[in-house]
Amino acid sequence: MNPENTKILLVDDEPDILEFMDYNLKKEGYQIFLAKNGQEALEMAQKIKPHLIILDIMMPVMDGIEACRQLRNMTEFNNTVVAFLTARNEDYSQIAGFDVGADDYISKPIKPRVLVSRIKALLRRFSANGAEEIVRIGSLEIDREKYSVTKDNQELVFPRKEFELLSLLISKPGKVFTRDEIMSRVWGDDIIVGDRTIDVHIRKIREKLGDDSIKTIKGVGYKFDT
Amino acid sequence: MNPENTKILLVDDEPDILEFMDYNLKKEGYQIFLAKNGQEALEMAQKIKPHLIILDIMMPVMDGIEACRQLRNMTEFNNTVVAFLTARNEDYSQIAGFDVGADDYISKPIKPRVLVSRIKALLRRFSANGAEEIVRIGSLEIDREKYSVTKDNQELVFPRKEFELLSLLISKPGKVFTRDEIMSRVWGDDIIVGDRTIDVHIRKIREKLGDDSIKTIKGVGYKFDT
DNA sequence: CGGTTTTTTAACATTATTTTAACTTTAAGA
DNA sequence: TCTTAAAGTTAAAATAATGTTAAAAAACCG
Repeated sequence: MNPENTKILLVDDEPDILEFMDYNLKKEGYQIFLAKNGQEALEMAQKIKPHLIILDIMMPVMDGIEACRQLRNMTEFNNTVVAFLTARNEDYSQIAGFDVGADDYISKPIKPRVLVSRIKALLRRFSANGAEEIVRIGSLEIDREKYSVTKDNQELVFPRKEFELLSLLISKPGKVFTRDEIMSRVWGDDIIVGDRTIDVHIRKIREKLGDDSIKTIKGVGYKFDT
Repeated sequence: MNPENTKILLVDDEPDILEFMDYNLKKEGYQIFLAKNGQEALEMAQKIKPHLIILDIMMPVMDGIEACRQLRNMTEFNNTVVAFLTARNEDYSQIAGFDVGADDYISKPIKPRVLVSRIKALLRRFSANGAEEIVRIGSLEIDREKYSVTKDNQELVFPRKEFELLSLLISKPGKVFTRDEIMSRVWGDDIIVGDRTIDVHIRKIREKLGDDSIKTIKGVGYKFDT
């Protein structure tokens, strides 16, 4: 993909480092967004849907590991690349032990040229494999990358939340997803919405699909099943 | 698994934090146990065999990391989930360095809702992988993940309580489950329902299965046997 | 900004599930 | 074989969970 269409979210609490990375990556043509802690990073990520997130590990408010975990829990960031930024003498292998789903580590300080080539390599590595994002079930076809759903060759329009919810259910056909699970994976752990929100979304999805492939298991949750 | 059957051991030397977590998790129906240092935690863990232990890192007498290490050395806690509780600004590289086999960590301060959903996610994550979700007995197949029961390739519908009851009996074919046991494991310890409730559910299950695989042991309980 | 779409809420309706209660039957031991 | 506690049966009542709607609130977009 072109740098021009590639969004990178940089997260660090030290303005100098942010500025350094910002400057060097913008020069390459990437779209750069900044956040100064994990909290901000999550909010911004929801908005801009970056392709790559570079997270400092130690930050106030919410550290990088925590932010990464939360990202990894949400379906919409399934194919976002996440890299940690670490001080050179930190012991990464141990940090990695926490296994929160980071794709790479970048140590600082780092020289501009090295930074840029690492970023390029990272994006290359993950755009190659992530390509197959299309799931087909019966006459239903959903493409996570294009955010599109097709039924009987007819394109259906699903806004974000509906799409995420449908996408989650379809990710494991037959499995019952509890309301808690759905909440946490579509809305995230921090967001509080009322009881009926999920139902309303389910209703809209059902309406568009025009069938009964989404089953209610009362007292448990919902599942996609044909 | 139901919250009612899930034991959580909370370990912290600050009474306020214990109380906070205790209150919020009890509200969800979990069985909560408390300890105020690593020493106590180990003793209590041996007694109650919790499913999840939340350990503060810094405590007098025995800190969380030491406690975790000892737990990990005992086979009986192989599938106990252990999470660390850390202050938000603590240095993870150090904590991580200890690599004593924690499954997760939770930063404080934490909001009640977030705490609860984190706990749920944790339990889900670790119960899903280990346990075989499909049980087959004769022509009967029950799938906890799909919440479905199939007999002779015919799908039968079991509402929640019936499903859980059947599922319990089938979890150990031949074993007699007393009414008390059934009550406590399907309904939970602090819910009081009348005497005939279990019978009615048993009746419905028998009706749907259409056989006599559920045997009554008068004065004792029920068992599933073919 | 101002219009448009998406998301959430809140009130209410509907339904499936769970429980109760009254009554009957069964089985085990005196 | 009686007695009695325990379990079975049934239908109706109670409850909880979900469905539905329209409208308010947010987010989005030029």
